[in-house]
Amino acid sequence: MINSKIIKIFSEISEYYAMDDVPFKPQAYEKAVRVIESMEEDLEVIYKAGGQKALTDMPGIGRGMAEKIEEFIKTGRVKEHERLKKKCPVDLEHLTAVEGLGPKMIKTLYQRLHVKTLADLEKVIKAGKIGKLPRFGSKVQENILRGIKFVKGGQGRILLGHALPLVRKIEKRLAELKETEKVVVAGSIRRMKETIGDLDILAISSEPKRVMDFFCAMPEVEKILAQGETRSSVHLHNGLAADLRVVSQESFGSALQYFTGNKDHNIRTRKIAQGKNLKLNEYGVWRGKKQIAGRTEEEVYQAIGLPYFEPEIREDRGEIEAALRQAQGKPSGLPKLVKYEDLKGDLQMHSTWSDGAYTIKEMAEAAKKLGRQYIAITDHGSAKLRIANALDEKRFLKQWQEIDKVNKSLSGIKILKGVEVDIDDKGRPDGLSDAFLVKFDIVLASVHFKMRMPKAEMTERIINAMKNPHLDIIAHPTGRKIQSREEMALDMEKIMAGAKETGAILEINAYPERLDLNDENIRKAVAAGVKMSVGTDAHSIEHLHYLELGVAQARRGWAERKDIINTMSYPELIKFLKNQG
DNA sequence: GCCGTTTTCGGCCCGACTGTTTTCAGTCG
Repeated sequence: MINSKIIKIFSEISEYYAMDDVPFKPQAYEKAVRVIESMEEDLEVIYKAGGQKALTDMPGIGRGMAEKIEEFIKTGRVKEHERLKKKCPVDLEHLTAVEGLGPKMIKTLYQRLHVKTLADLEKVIKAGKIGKLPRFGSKVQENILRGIKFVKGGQGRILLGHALPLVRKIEKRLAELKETEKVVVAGSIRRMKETIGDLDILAISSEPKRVMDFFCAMPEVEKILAQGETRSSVHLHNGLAADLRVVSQESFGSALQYFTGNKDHNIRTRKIAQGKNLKLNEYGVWRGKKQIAGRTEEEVYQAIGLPYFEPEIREDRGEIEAALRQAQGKPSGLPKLVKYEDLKGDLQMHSTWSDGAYTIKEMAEAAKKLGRQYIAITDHGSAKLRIANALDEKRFLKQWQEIDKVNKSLSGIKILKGVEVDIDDKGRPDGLSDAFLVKFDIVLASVHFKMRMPKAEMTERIINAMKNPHLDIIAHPTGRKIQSREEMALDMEKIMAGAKETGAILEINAYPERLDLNDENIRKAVAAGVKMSVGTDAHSIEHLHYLELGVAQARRGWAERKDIINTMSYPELIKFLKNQG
C-alpha cells in the first residue's frame, strides 16, 4: 500500500509551497491528501488497472499529481518533492504537528537557526537563541514548548466510542448552565466518524464571556490555548483538544452546519451558495449584506437550494450530487437512512459461558433496560477450546437449558441461541458439526486465527463460509482493529458478490475498536444489495450501549432500514433466519 | 495544481484568535 507514502509526500509538497507563498497549490495538495486519506483502495492497484486516467478520475487529482504518483510507483521517489526537501531539509511531519507552528515559522527557524527536528527546536529555545527572530516572542516560545510536549505525548485521534461518554458529560454540563440556551457538539463527533481528533462544541448564549470562563475552568482542562468572546480552545487531560464557540440564535444553524463539516462538504456548499450569488459563512446565508437564513440547518440548506443532510453523510462522498439528482426528480437520490431507534435487537454478545463478564440473565436484563426486544447470545464455539473459553457441543446443550430458563422467566425480551464459531483456513466451522449448527437460532462465523493469508485464499475462505447454509452471518468481516490491526487481505468486490449470491449477512460489529464493516464497506454492501446485521460484541453490560456506534456507521454507509436485519421484529427475524436455512 | 450545464482560462471558502506588526502576518479550523 503506497497511499500513506503519497500522503506524506503530498503533504510535504503542500507545506513547502506554503513556505514560499505559492498561491493555490498548497490547498490543491491538501485537498488531494484528504481524498487519498479517505480512500481504501491502493493507489498502485488503481494505477496498474487504469493508468493515469484512473488516477485523474479521482476528485482533486489532476494530471500533475497523477504524474507524480506514477513517478513514485516507477522510481520510488518524486523529484519535485526531493527538490523542495533539499532547499529545506526538515522533519516536517513532526514540526507541523506542533500547535501554532506553521510553514512560515518552520522556514524561518531552518534558515536562521538550522532547526530540523523537534529536538533541535527544543534546544534553540532553551538556549535562548530563538528570541532574536522576528515574531518569536516569549509567549510564542512558551506555546511551542508546550506544543512539543503535547506532540510527544503521543497525541492522536481517539476512538469515537471512547470519546463519547466524556463528550456527552461536557455537553450536558454546559447545557445545564443558566447562561446557555442551547449546546450541541458538532464536528466529527456529530458525524459519528470512527475516530475523532478534537471536540467542537457550539452554544447559544447572551453571556458568552461567562460561558467561556466556565468552559476554560473545567476540571478536564489542562491548558488554555485561546480564550475569546466567540471562541475558546483548550487541551484536555486525556489528550483531546476542545473548542467552544458561542453564537447567536440567528446564526446557530449556519454555525452548526459549518462546524459539523466535513471540510469538503462545507467547501461544496459554499461554492453552491456562491453560484447563486449568495454567501454562506458561519453566521448565515447572505444576499449582499442581508441575512436570508441561519437559524436552523434546514433553513440554511434550503436557502442554497439543497435538502437537509443527516450529519453522518456529510463527507462529500457523493451526497451533494445525490441531492441534486433528487431535486431533478432523477433516481438514486439521497437514502432514507436507518434510524437509531429502528434497531430492535443486538445480534452479537458474550456471557460468562465463554469470555463475557456477565451471565445470560444479567445481559438480557441490561439489554431490556436499553429497549432491546431481543438479543443473540453468541458465545464462542471452537475446537480450540482454550481460546476465549469456547464451548463444545456438550456445554452448548447445557447453555441452551439456561437460555430456555431465562426466556421463560423474563418477559419483554427474547434471547436467541447463537454462536460465534471460528472458521478454519478453508472456511469450515471449526469444532461444531453441521448437524449441530442447524440447531442454533443464529450462527456467526468469524476468523480469529490465520489472519495473514494471501488475498485470493482469504477471499476464498470467507466465500466458502458464506456458501455453508448453516452459517448466517460473517462476523467482523475484515478483522481490522482501528489503529492497531490492519484489515485482512480481502477482495471486497468478490466478498460482496459472494454475499449477494449466497444470501450471507455481513456484520457491522459495533465494538469501538472494530466498527467492522466500516462505513465505506457498508456503502459497498448497500450498493450490492447485501444485508447486514449490527452486533455490539458486548463482553459486559456496559458494552451494550455500543449498538449506537454500529448504527452510526451504517448511516455513514448510506444504509436504509431494509439493509439491516435487526431492524426486524422478533417474529420477522426468526422467520427470516429460518428461510435462510 | 485542479476544475468546468454559464468557463479549457480564470477562478479557487471564509473568518477568529494570537502576538507584538502600531495595521497585520501567521495559524487554525
